[in-house]
Amino acid sequence: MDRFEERATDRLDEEGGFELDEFAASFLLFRLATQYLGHLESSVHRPEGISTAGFRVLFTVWVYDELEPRQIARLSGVSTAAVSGVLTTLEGAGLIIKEMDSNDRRLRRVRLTPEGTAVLLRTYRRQNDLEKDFFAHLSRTELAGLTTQLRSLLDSLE
Amino acid sequence: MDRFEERATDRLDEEGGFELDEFAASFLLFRLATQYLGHLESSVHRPEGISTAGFRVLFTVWVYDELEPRQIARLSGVSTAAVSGVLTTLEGAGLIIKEMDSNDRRLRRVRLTPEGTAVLLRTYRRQNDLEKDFFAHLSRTELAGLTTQLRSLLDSLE
DNA sequence: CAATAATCGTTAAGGCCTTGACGACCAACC
DNA sequence: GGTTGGTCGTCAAGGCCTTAACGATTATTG
Repeated sequence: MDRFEERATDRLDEEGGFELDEFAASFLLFRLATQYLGHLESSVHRPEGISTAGFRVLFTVWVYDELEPRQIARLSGVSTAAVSGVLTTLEGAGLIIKEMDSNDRRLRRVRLTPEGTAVLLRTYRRQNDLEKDFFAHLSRTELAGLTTQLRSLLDSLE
Repeated sequence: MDRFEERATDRLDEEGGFELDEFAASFLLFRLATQYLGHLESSVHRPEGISTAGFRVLFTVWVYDELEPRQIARLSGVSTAAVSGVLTTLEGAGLIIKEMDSNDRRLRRVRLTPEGTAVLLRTYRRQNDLEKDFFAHLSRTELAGLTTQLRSLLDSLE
């Protein structure tokens, strides 16, 4: 526990009425997420010329070959308005294309260009290398346990 | 494992050369963080009239009573430029004050106003309630184990 | 001591996120 | 078959984040 966490715990304890164990877990999750995402963005995504948001969209579309903006939003957990903006950026960079649906003209179908696929694979190779380092000090068993717990927390949010 | 995760794993497996266990853990951490932070912002922070970034700054300053912007940035894991912007917003809302340091005129000292303190405590009460729900299905032992693992991952990032 | 170097906070530019409002479009009902 | 009500994607406003460049101020050093 570093000085900040320690001091925060003391302050909350003085104040009274707080659950300190839950504070610790939430605080650490919050902090780990911030640090991890920042690290990923500055050392993997930006060097490949895309943002973390752009990577998330590219990856999601790559997995399904073709998706509608609404589905990208649902799968990646952001609003459709956010996806709309990111798609504009990715389209400008030539990494994706948006096609019209001939049956329902409200719909768009998003797919990766060959360059988009290349960028995605190159970027995820790097990210996966970083992931290996990040979890390197955990045994296979510990890693599986962590995965199970994360999945369980995620389920309880829905 | 939901359909998206399953399909992503299959695609990566076809492609070859990826560590799938690390993918799963990273993918879930990424997703949990997005969902959890989004949930916190929309059901706790915004209803109290502040942003997640504002909450983070208020909390950090509250723990230390008084801090310089640079220290807030380091403790909360964002750039000093980001802190500068958030402080402007919080100051406009009357939740913090920035004082000059008389010895070194480059420095600012940030403190909470009485209203800032009230907002912070009210907001964290709500957040702590949500944290209790969020971790409710874990036993004390499991929660402690999770905390230990999060702390360990965080250490390996520094 | 003056000139140079380092440090602090802010601003600028480019992107992203949220909610709310909106046009375009489809479906369903009277 | 028109009107009425949903649905899809986009835009607008307000905030936040990053890096880079800047003024202001303090520290160092020849």
